Amino acid sequence: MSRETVGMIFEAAVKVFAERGFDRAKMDDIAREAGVAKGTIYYHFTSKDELFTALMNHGLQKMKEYVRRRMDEVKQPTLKLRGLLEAEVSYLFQHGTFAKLLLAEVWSSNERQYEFRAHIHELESIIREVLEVGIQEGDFREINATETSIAIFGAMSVTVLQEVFRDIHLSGEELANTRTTPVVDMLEMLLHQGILKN
Amino acid sequence: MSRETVGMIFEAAVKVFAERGFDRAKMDDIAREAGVAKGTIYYHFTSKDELFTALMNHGLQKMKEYVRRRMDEVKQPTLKLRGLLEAEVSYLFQHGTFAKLLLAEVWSSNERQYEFRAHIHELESIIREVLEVGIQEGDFREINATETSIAIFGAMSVTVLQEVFRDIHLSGEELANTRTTPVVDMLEMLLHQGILKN
Amino acid sequence: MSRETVGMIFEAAVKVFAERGFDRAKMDDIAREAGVAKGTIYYHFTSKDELFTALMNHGLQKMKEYVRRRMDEVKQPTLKLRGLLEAEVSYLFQHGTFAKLLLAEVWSSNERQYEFRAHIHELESIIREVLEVGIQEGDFREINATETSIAIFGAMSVTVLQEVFRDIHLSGEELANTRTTPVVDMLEMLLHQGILKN
Amino acid sequence: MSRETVGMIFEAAVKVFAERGFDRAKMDDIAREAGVAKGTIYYHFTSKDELFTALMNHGLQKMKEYVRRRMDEVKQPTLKLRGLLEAEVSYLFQHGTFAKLLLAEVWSSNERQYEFRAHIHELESIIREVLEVGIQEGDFREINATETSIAIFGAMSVTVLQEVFRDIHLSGEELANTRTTPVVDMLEMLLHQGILKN
DNA sequence: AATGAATGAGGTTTCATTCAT
DNA sequence: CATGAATGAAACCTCATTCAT
Repeated sequence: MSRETVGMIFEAAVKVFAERGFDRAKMDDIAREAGVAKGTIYYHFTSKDELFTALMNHGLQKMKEYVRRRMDEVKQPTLKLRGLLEAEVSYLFQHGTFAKLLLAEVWSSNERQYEFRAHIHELESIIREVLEVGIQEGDFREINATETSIAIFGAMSVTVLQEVFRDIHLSGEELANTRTTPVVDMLEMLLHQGILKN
Repeated sequence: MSRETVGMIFEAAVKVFAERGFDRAKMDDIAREAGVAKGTIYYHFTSKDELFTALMNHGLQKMKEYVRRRMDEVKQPTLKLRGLLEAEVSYLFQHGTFAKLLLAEVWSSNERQYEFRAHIHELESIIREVLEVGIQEGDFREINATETSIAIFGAMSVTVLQEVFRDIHLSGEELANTRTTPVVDMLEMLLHQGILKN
Repeated sequence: MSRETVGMIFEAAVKVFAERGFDRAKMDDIAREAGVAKGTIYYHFTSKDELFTALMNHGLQKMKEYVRRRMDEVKQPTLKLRGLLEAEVSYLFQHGTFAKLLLAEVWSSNERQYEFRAHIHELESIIREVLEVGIQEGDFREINATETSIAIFGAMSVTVLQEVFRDIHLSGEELANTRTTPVVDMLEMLLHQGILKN
Repeated sequence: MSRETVGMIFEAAVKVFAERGFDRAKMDDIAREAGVAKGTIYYHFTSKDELFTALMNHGLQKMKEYVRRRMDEVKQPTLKLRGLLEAEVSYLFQHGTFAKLLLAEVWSSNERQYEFRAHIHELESIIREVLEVGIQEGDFREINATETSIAIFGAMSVTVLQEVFRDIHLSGEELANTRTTPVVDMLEMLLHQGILKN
């Protein structure tokens, strides 16, 4: 039941890593949470580091797929941008534990993070591509797509995290259902019209 | 020379904490970097945790003072907002190591972070206050000041971090001098007019 | 194909044990080297210890047989002694990995070694018997046969080991072919006439 | 009390390593035997490996000094050789635990042993030098000094080890007092005159 | 005020062995 | 006969903290 076991470990690891962060997470806790012996984790993963990396790569991959799928449903740049935001916000709400890891560990400096930031870069690229198409098609102004995409990613992710921490008692499902639309509305309004009155 | 010693420890601690993150930073390294014995750190600080908290509080206090000072120079909301952004961006660029800590450790979940997030909250509040005044005075639209201020903080901080990591070889001074204006311009344009063309 | 499998395991085990020593040798490595699953080893041997013991007993048995066979070809004590030395030296050269194990593990103190040292004792006894006959027949002086046989065994085995380690790149075959005669000549001269000039 | 502590650890380590061999020796046992906390060992030595290496280097250094001192008392080659044998045999008897380590660990293959065999080489060199002088001065026959010195070292060390294991209940002091002379006599006779009768 | 040797709880990793298939 | 996933006891090592000087 390899498939099964690795799955249990993955789930447990996401939970424990998100609760405690990489360094404070204990392999013991992950093993207990997964309902397997500690040695079993090491049978499937070389080290704590490898487990973490595998985990994040998996999560980011899933997130990217989810986002791309949702975005392909529409073509018009402004709608595409909203779809993108909706997808990312809702995904992060649903996987709040993963979201915490994402922002907490990207900036912690060690070798592992190099590969890690590359993934984040891809998420930003998705935003950038939408912006570029929008600029080309005349929907968006002549902004710097690269820098703007980073700013949008920051605005979105920090906002989501803030809510996750505020409503710590809500499930990911509940958060996603009730908070996605307001947050996306806010971001969209900000991005579309800015804050100036006239 | 208590003043002297505490100062050395502070400087060393900022550096080591920023390089390694809280958990991977060793008291031994801080002591070596500061040129004092390990016991000396414990003579001045109760624990690693207290040292870290003192450090961050100090840094955030300084940042808040710096920001408030710069903001008080102007009254008009849009100018005030630009002054605010300029101040924060330039401060974070100049203290890149501190900036890393700021974003890396806010999200790592443990008791210490309660107090910590409260400080971040204050930074967001500064933004929020500007927004609220602007709304009241009719300069800004009727946006949700609280949520928007968080989004702005996210956009600003993640953008800065991205640049700090990209141009890792540049000194804080250099980064602040060359990158502050472009980044603030980008953010201001985004916030003022949004990205839509007409 | 039990015969086949056990053979593969034996060969792999000699190699891995000799390369790493008993404690550093991993059942995993032996299994991989043998091209079988780890469980298979345990189907044929109760434990790592048993595998090792079986291995050494087998090797020592083979060595003793080889030595006795070569010795029985001659009767005269001095010739017998040379035949004995030639046989042991050539056997150890040819099975350098086994030779390493022999000297490395005899002295490592644990229960298993009781049985093990008994085997070594037998090798020394072969030498002792030759000496005793030689003394009785008036060919050798009235030396202490027991102690002298041990000294001879030590001189022989350490010399061989030294050469095995020195010319680590040579095959057992090559070593046996080129180095046996010189080494035996040296030992024989030492034993026959000693080092004093007149 | 650094001097003191390191000394306690050294003594405990020699004992435990010799009783169990490198791999089976537990840092826990060494700590308990030394009467210090496990961490204390790591405060003074980087790793188990380093502790072991430091230990062996120290022991070999002491042995070499002891041997050289004893040898310098006489000038005539045959007397020098006897002095040398007496010194080595008596040293190994007195430090039986060290002797076990010496022969058990030299042959166990890993990086650390490279440096280790170099030390053994020096011990052999002392013998070789005596042989060379003896040959030059016409006391010894034209033997191969290098190979012969190795054989002598093997004969001597294996004989000593054998006795150490046989009379395991005797103290090093007792062994040295009662067995040194017989063993050296045997070796000397073997080396001087060989075993042939006429 | 400052030191640094000593501590020990706690964490990661290893690996011989088992057992259901 | 053979497999290999799973186990868990045990080992090495780390490091925040203490305390006598």
